[in-house]
Formats: sequence, structure tokens, C-alpha cells
Amino acid sequence: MPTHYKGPPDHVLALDTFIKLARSVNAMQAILIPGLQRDFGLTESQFAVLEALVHLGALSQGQLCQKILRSGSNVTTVVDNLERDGLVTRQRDEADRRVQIVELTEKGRALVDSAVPVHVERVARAMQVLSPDEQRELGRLCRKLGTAIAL
Amino acid sequence: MPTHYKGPPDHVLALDTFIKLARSVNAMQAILIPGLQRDFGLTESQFAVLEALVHLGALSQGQLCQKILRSGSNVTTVVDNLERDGLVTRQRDEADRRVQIVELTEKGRALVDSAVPVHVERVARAMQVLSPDEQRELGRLCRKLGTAIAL
DNA sequence: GGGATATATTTCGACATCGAATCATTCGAC
DNA sequence: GTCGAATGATTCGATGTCGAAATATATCCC
Repeated sequence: MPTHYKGPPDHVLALDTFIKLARSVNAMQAILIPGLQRDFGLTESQFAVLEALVHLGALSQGQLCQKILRSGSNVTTVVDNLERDGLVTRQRDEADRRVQIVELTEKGRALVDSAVPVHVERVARAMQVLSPDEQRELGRLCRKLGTAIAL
Repeated sequence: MPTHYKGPPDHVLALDTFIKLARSVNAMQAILIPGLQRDFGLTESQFAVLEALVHLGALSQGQLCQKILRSGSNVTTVVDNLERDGLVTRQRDEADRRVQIVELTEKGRALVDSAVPVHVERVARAMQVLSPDEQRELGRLCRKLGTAIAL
């Protein structure tokens, strides 16, 4: 029994479900995040930024905020570290000089290109404990939950 | 389509499912964590420690590590801040003087007792977008995933 | 066109988080 | 009984994370 909480049955069920949900993500990340760090020297946030840049091309920091769901001040910090490590560059947008455009370097692109397949492989291996149908059902329920909350 | 990744269909499905899973937890926490901070001045980790102490009584820091799934050095930091705020006390275990026993103060107990029902209410409200059967199915899938990974 | 307002980013202070190194204490082997 | 290994906690340095305040630039309204 994950939950010790005493209360209405629907509250107990909701809490119990949420705890299992959070733990499953924790367990996945406990494998994935140290893997990125160990094999590629990347934190989760750094990887998220690089991956967004691969898929979408150069982005402003504001657009990166939207993509990785973090605060503006956080994106500044993460991009600082990526820039220091030579994985991205910053360029002032000439059209709007408030904006910083973040772009992958060759080194950054090469690193993320090598990291993505390994990372996806690990995700797939962990997910294999669920059948494809179970994965689809899990995805459906999570999507329903996630999108309904964002109101 | 959450996933842009090109690869074997089972990898795409796994990645897609994992993204939805992680996003749903993110969305929940985006409501719950600022709520704890705003209404009770507690971070997520502080709340987790206090809750463990309510359910299980006084614990050593090592036992707290197990419960909240964080590193030892992190528990030291979180307990430092709880102690500074007068919510817990530390006592050396007389039987094994390496061990620090962490115990709720009256103030700490009162705070967590007031916070838990509000927190659970928020969890239940967010979870309500899923029927009880859907919640049970989500819990089952997450449990299967989470326990299988922890190998 | 100049001043008020809005937006993008940075800075700052606080907390979380980890791993590695360190310290104190206990335990085990001899 | 003592020395070395193991264990619990702390310290340290790096990174992430937030919100609030500051800064720079752009835009809007008159």
C-alpha cells in the first residue's frame, strides 16, 4: 500500500495513483539521467535544450523556455553552461536586439546525434516491460491527465 | 505527435509513451509544488520529509534517504533547513553515535497536519479527469513499469 | 517623437541535487 | 585489545531551479 492517508475513498485512490505515477517516472529517470551524465557529460536540461535545437533549428531563449518548460532565468543558466562547453552559440537577433538566438555548434550537433540513439534505446528497454497495447493505454491516460490539468 | 524521433516503431512508441508519462507528472507538480510553497512555505522535499516523519515516527537520516529517494548529502541539506525553521529536531542516537535521529517538533506536526489535506485535495481534483477505473488502470501500469525497472 | 508600457534576458538569493572527499564511529578479524 | 574496513553523516563544488528585481530594447499612444 503506497498510501497511509485516511480519507474519502476517491481521495485515497487519487493519491495512490499519483504516487505510483510519480514513482514510475522517478524510476525511469534514475536510469536515464545518470546515463546521460556518465556517457555524454550532459545533464537532463542540457540534453533537452540540445534536442530541441536539433529538431527545431536555432531558437530564442524564450522559445526554449516554452519547449523545455522551465523559467527564463533557468534557461539563461543552462545555455551559459552549454556555451561555455562549446556546444551552442548565442547571437543577438538583429531584428529585435532583446532576443538571444541559440544555435548548435558542430560539436553540439555531433554530441546530441550520438546521445539520442543510446538514450532512446534505454527508454525502449525500460518500457518493454509493458506490451505495445499497454504502452498505448498508458500514453492515452497520461495524455488525458496532462492536458486536462494544463487549464 | 510528441515525438520527432525516427527509428524502429517500438522505439518510437516507447519514447512517445515516456514523454506523455513525464509530462503528466510535470503538469501535476506544476500545480502541487507551487501550492505547497505558497500556502505552507514548504518545498517538495521538505514536505516529503515531514510526511514520512508523520507516518513513521522519528527516523534516522539514512532511513529518510530510503523513503524520499534522495542522496545522503541532500537529506543533510533538507533537514538543515527544516531544523533552522523549527519544524524538526536532530538527536544523536545514543546506541550508535554516528546516527542522527530526526523528529518532528510540535510546530512541524501542526504544519504538516494542516498541509496534507489541502495537498491531497489538490491531487484528487486533478485526478478527477480520470474515472476511478481509469485511475486504477493507470496505477497498475505505472506500478508494473516502476517495479520492473528497479532491478 | 517622447514618455509609458510591454517584452526578452540577466542577475541575485535561496533551495535542491548529486558525487567525491572527509570525518566520526562502529564492527570485524586477528 | 587494536587496526583496518565499513557505515552514517557532513562538507564542498558544480549544476539546476525558482521568483523577484534589474536592465535593455521595442512598441504604443498621444
